[in-house]
Amino acid sequence: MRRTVVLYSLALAALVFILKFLEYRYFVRDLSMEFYLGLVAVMFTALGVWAGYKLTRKKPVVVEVPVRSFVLDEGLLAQLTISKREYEVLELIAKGLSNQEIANKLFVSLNTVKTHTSNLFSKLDVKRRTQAIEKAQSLRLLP
Amino acid sequence: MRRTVVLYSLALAALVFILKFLEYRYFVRDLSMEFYLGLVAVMFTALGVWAGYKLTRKKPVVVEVPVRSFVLDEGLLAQLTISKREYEVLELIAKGLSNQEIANKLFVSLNTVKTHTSNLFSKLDVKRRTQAIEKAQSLRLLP
DNA sequence: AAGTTAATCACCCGAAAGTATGATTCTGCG
DNA sequence: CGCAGAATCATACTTTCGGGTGATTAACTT
Repeated sequence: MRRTVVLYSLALAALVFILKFLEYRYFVRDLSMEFYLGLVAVMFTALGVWAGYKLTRKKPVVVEVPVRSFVLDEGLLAQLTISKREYEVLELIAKGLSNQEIANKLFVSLNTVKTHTSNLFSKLDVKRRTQAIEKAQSLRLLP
Repeated sequence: MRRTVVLYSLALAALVFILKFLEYRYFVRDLSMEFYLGLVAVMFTALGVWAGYKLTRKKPVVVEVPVRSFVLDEGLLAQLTISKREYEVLELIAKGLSNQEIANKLFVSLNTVKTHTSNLFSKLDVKRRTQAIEKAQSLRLLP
């Protein structure tokens, strides 16, 4: 960028120098206005193209694309009024944990987990944990 | 591209017109050479930038990427000695069906489905249907 | 201060899932 | 033909799930 500006300025200076040089060297003071204008127009157009190319050129961006891209739709979660805790339970269900194992992992009682799963199922409108997994995946709530 | 060239030409014509107009309208024939040159330089630089931008800009390429490509690894199925029927049951489990629903769909008894699921679980080395889903997906036996 | 939501836990009961064992029928293959 | 593997079904038993109801507490929102 800075380099581009410097080069551009140098080119400008060179142009002025060349013009002046031609003017005084050959005493061709009567070169028509149109000639100068045309010359300048052509040169600066070229310069503009070059500068614009340099300045607007975007560096190629390398994007890592995961095999299974997954972005949780939090809006949908809110729409379904699924709480954080319920979502945690959902994730563990999808990993294949039993209610007891979930209870152990979250340091709550089995009954609490059952309550969460029950509420979760009614919010997802399903009857079984396997249905919950399937539905959550299709709704992009789970990878 | 063609459009760009046309616009560029029009802009050029407009510039000449404006210059001539200024020249004759106000009789300011003595505007310095440097002023014209500067004006022209600035305008054509801008034009050059714009034209270069238009001409070198690449159109974004849209690539269709399948959301979830899935190819069943039949060799792995054979390795695990999972039979066709057992795989059918596995698919239905992953869809969220209960054993009874699977029995109805396959026109067999509930006990038969239970036998299949039991054998399936031991072959997948899991204890629950939710684990079976998770494991089958990670093994690419299921989408 | 009163109301709302989330999170927690309990108890009960029935349904579903899973385990173990054994048996019968069917089918493809050497 | 005979046998192995697959598919079928049964019975009995244990574990896990899921539904319903009710209650308490903490953290908010109004």
